[in-house]
Amino acid sequence: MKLLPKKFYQQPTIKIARNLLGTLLVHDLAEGRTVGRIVETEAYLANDPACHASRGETKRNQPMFGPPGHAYIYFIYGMYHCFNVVTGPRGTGEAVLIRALEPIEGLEIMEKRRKRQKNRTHLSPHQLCNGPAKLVIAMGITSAMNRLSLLKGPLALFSQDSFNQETGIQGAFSIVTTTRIGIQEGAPLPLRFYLKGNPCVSRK
DNA sequence: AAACGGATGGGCT
DNA sequence: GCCCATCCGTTTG
Repeated sequence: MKLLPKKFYQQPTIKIARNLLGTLLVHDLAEGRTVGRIVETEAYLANDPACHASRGETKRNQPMFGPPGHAYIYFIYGMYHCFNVVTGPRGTGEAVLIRALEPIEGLEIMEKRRKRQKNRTHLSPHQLCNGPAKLVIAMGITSAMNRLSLLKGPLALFSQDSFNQETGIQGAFSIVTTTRIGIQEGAPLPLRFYLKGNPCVSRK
């Protein structure tokens, strides 16, 4: 596992959105370590009306105009947060929304965080992080981590050792491109990316 | 299987 | 006052 270098975040936003697929999001808290493999992303570009930053800098979207490789976490629908990786040179206002993870480590912690008081039903692994707000809850991400750098802990991104020690096979995958989910404004652009056939993707 | 509505509160015109 | 990069339980076909 190697930390994604600063250089990684200097690529164009769409490339970052694609290249983030298969990388590992790691979060270390007192409760323990949780790790998820990114399986679904969406790119938000400066010139697109669907992008929070498209109408200029405000108090909320300010992190999007900050340095790339940092977190942009916003509050949505009165109860949830979504997690983005800031991209583009400082001042651009672009980001990549992380929409789904494949749980790798700390599944018990994730399930504990995700279970509601009333919800007695067991959550299978692929249901823990198959949505932008779900993964934020499962990973223990809060608004306190807004603006923080992802190039150092406790919340950071790593490249995966795609080499499987058991089989010797590379963890190859193909990427599906679709329009983004849940947005109203702007043209239906092909800016959503996910790992083909992965059960942890939020929606086909 | 799909459609629907309630939860719940900050952001922005 | 309406919108919202969501989720979940319930209802409907």
